[in-house]
Amino acid sequence: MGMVRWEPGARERLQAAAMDLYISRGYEKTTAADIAQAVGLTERTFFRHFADKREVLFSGQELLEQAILEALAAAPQGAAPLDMVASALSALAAFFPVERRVHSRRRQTIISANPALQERELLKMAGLAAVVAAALRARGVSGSTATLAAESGVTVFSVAFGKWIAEGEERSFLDIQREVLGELLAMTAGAA
Amino acid sequence: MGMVRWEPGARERLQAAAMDLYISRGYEKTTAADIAQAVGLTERTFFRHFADKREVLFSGQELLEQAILEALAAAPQGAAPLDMVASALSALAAFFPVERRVHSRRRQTIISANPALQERELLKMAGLAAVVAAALRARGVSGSTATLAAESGVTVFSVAFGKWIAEGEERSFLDIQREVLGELLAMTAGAA
DNA sequence: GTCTATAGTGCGATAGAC
DNA sequence: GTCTATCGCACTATAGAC
Repeated sequence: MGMVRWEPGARERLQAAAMDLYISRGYEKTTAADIAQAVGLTERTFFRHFADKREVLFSGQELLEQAILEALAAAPQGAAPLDMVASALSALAAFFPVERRVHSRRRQTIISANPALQERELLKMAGLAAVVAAALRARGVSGSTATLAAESGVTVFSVAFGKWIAEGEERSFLDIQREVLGELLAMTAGAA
Repeated sequence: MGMVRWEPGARERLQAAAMDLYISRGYEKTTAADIAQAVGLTERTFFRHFADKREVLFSGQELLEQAILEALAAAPQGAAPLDMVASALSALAAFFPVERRVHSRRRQTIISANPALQERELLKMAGLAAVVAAALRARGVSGSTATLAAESGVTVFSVAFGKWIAEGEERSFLDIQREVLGELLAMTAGAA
């Protein structure tokens, strides 16, 4: 139990401190130096861990992409594009267990209040859609159909996420997502 | 014909100069001062016209929103959500006549090369989707179905836009958009 | 770790149009 | 006199370069 030069988990502590400050003071009124100072580090160190002030709220993307790719790889050969997307969506649900709902809600509150953060979130979602579309194309789905299926998947995910974090909502992410996918199918089936 | 204190159309001249510089030097290597100087203005004046360096590439959004709202208002009462969306999409096609294809292509080349610009574009698209969704809700479409229909509309628009500016493409924006909407319907109809 | 360029803001001054 | 477009200057924070 000697003096350690630096506590481990700097990245995680920075993320936690950022969320707290973004909530208490607001995102724009919080400087990178504020966040670093809150955990005993320097501004320079903050930017070593995160490319910019927004990125501190958006990590873990790689894990989602990996889960998506595994789910798509496991889908039966010759499955319909939207069925493959549905498999990927089910795989994502594992990342949103009940225990995470409070954290997700806090995080979304911050993002909803700041256009700059919304931009970053949209870019991340677009990145997920691109990954899905590329995987579908690799499985033989035609170019634009792959994009349409992938974007539809992201839309279903986003709408389901919004419902999942709604106040008073009790159902699991998976159940909600299934319902939303059903709504999408009903909606498209109802057009002339 | 005396010396005027300032030439009219500052905004438009700044937009044109920005596109030229973003292409010749790259977006990141172009400063706001560069753009302003190119049209005989100061950096401070640039920021009076545009909230930030990205925004100079994204104006005219209001016109699109207005056209969308008019199209949705004109749609027959009780129409299916996706049919109303299709009306809105048709109205948008008027903004993309053949003459504009070269300009659109140049602009998209710049955006595609810069994540910061992609973020802004995604935010603008999300704004369009929100407008559509709100209008659908006002016409009695249920909350999540309205969002799903609106987002699907934006996806169709984006995919169609990408095809329209593709090298060698000759068809009208409207024709391409109709085709993409058909692909979307076929894709969703093919799921289990 | 320090140094620096750039983005973006706030405020006061100027000068013509109405 | 008021309104609008512009300039000029000082300032902070971000982010990248050294």
